Amino acid sequence: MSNIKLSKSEENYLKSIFNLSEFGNKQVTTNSISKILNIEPASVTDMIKKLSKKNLIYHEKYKGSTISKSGIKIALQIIRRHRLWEVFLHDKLKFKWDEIHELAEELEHVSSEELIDNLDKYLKFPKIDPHGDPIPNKIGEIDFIDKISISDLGIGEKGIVSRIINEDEEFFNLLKKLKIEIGTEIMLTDKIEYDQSVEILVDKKSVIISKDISNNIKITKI
Amino acid sequence: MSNIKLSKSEENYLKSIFNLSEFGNKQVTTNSISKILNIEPASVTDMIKKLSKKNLIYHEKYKGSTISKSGIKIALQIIRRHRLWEVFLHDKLKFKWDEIHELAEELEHVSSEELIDNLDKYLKFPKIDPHGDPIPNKIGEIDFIDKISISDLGIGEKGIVSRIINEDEEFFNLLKKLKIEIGTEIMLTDKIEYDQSVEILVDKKSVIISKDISNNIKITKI
DNA sequence: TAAATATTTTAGACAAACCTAAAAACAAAA
DNA sequence: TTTTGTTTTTAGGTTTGTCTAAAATATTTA
Repeated sequence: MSNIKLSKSEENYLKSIFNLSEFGNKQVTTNSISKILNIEPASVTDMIKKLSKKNLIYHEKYKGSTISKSGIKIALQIIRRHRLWEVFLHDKLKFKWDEIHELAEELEHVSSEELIDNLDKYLKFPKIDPHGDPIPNKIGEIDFIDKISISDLGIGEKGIVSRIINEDEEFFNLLKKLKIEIGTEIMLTDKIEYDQSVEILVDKKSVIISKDISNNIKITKI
Repeated sequence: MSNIKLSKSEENYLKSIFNLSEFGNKQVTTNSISKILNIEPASVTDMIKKLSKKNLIYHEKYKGSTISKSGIKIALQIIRRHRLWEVFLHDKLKFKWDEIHELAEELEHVSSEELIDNLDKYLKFPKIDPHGDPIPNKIGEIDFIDKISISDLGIGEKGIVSRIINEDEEFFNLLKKLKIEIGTEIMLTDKIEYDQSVEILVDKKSVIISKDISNNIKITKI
């Protein structure tokens, strides 16, 4: 196995390229990487050359970049580390849902396979992180779960909240107020045609939420 | 309070200078820093200039460096992070005694006061790390405990093992065999004049250990 | 105390990861 | 299809933290 130790920067680029590529299926533009990482396009070009030389991505001048097999593999390991640290920060250190991302962003670069495996074991091999995102296992496999939006339910159908897309603090506070979190059971009771709001039953209470809110809450149908 | 964010390198230098200075009481030579960090003296001089400009150390050309009050404060925070991570790695992730140092060396640079305070709380505010070294509290205070060597005991006197100096694996294995670890009660039963070996009682068994071994095991008299 | 040796600093270079400004390639619109 | 605008790359520069070689200073020893 290629066990090249990457720098923190290289890891961040690779993770971003992977995230933008939709599991390696899409070409990624230099500009999009630049925007995500807040780094000038010229600098991104430099790094693209570097990652290309290491065969972690393929690059066609002026066209875009595609992440390679080995690139995906490494990206998944970085994501694994990130999400396991998030579980630790949330479940053990009692950090709030919206505070863990930034810290995990740092911790994910402490790369020791043994450290991550022991952490995984200690956390009892969690399958999802506190945001509901799946955690790749040691060999990079991910449990894909069919995730739909609340509004995809039919009237009378039920689901379990499995992922929150929007990570802003205000959205977090709204969910707190609504008593919605990962694992909460929800039933759709009505759809309002006018603006596509939906009426849902949570914690025995009925509330109407806007289309935008419901789109940011992913569920697993039950 | 001066809340300058230091780089990983700056932190490592500061920590080394503090460790060499015996709690700020000794001037530290450029060469000694160079040896500890495995960095050429010329590079050390560069960093010394940088840390001096930030008033974390005082430097007299060709003479040596002294760590400042604010330098000590920061160094103690770095040491605090290091030792808390060591407790976590040892107690929670079940890493062995001799594996934790290297990992903590990385983790200590993830600097978030809240992270460390929450970790501290989670670990129930430990006073010592797995090597028996005291952990500075939030404001940098250290519990100084009188530590003496086994051979400083009189015949018939008892002590609790509180620190292991030598961190080599062989030494670690020896201690395992002798059933000696942090917290073990020991009684000195005889002193052998010939080579200054000592006879001790551990775990109801009597053993004779060499002067060198006994010097590497610090205890608290009881 | 003068010569030899060791330590420390200066000078100049280099790699990594950024930057700005300008040139080149591509895409869109007139 | 030419012009205009956008994206990407190239060229050259900066900072951080390192290096080597040589000069300056301090220390040891004969």
